[in-house]
Amino acid sequence: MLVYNTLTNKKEEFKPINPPNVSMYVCGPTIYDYFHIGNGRTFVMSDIIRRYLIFKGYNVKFVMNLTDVDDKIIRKANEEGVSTNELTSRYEKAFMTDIKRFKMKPADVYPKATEHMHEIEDIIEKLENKGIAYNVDGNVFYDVGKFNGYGKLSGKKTDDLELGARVEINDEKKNPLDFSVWKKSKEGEPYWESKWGNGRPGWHIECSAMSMKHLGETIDIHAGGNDLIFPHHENEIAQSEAATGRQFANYWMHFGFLNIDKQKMSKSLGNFFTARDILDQFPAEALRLLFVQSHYRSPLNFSKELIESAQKGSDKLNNLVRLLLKEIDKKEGKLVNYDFNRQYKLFAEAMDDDFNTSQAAAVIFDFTREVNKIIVENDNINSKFYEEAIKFLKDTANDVLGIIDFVQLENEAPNLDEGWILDEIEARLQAKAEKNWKLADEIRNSLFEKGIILEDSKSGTTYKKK
RNA sequence: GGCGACGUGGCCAAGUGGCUUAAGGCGUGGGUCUGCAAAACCUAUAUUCAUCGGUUCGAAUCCGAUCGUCGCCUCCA
Repeated sequence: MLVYNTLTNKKEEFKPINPPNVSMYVCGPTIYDYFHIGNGRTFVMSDIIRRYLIFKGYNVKFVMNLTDVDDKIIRKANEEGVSTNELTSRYEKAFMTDIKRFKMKPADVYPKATEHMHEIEDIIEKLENKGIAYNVDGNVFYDVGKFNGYGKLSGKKTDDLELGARVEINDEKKNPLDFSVWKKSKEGEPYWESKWGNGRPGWHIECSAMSMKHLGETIDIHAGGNDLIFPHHENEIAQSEAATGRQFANYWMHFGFLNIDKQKMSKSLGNFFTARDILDQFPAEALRLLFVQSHYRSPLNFSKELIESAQKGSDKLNNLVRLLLKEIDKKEGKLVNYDFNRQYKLFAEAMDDDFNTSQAAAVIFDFTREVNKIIVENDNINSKFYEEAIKFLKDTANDVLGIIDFVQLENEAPNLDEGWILDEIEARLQAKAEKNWKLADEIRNSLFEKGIILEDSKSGTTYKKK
């Protein structure tokens, strides 16, 4: 299996430290607002990577942190006149709700910065003892000049960075590139007591601390959005590796942005849709298919039209599953020759190549066409075929990609009295037998208005929810 | 100013030296089935991969130039 590693800018053979275990850390949200659909893409794609590793037989420990101390949180809490705790617990709940709606598998741990103050202090102390961090009147900074590998992830040279006009001016820093690991608290800000005085951790240090605490000093995969490469992940590496003397993460994976009109979707630009807003309008499977159909590292231009087109694709998949579930009870029938193993192989080949989900989706769609064709062309098929087809779709499209939800399809039933619908269908069949097309169409239309779609087929009339 | 990514059909998008004179999804035209529809299937939709040069027996795929788009260098998934 090949994985693209930002550290080397190459696809590399994936070799976990301690197989079959895999440790994976994904930078999660700052819980001060609803997350937007661009964040959603990162979360969903990291979910798919995790699920594929599980599919491959790995035992994955998946950690996603929640940042619950930071300037934005403090600012927003002040604006609303609530405590930071109140604010973060509100958006933590919202986050949990939204990722569940996105059909994400829950992480093994959702660590929070505020719950890891001791671990954070320990790292800062180590850095200070090694002379890499320095304390200026209660503000502790990381001395970038003391770490040789600085810039190895982002490919930036410290000299070039200094030339850039955009580094923060701060007289307390020895070097403008130095960053805070501990911030002294100002009046009215939440604080934690420490040997440097009352303050709070810098942003980057929390991820170092939580990754090490829950997964170890060196982990297999560390992932996040493209914009975290610099400075966030660069700084995490600097802190962690300076503190432990060991490699922090073996594989760094970064997700491409979701764009709006070719521009990065971001809170600061204001060109975003919240995930929950989009999830109110479209099923999670359609959104996941949209993400799956492009590569995780490429930018993806987002528009309603694109989700609608993904939803059509998703409908096609769902139609096949409904058909399979309906037919599966027909035990007798002829055996059909179909090479399911080949499909698994094609699927795995695609995913093994740096999670080529677009190719994997193509495998699923090819499969869908072939199975539909077999069902159309053969009258009486042994249920073994249906079972295997269902198993394949469950293993791949449902369990790995999450673009089909079998549980939902198995349990779906119109929220109406089923017997009544069957009576209507019977009445329509009667009308059809009498060639009373007007009545037959009226019945179909009236059911349609109630959200029931009728479909005639060789084996009779079936219905589904709109 | 420094660094990096990208430009493939009407739209989205995979492919990154010969298997591919380019997957898959959506759309569109034609057809099968049907009373009609829906669903499904069949079929047609790029001699061409931003442009121009070069390397090679062979390039969408490698190299160079040009044009264009975007990102990072500040909080950001």
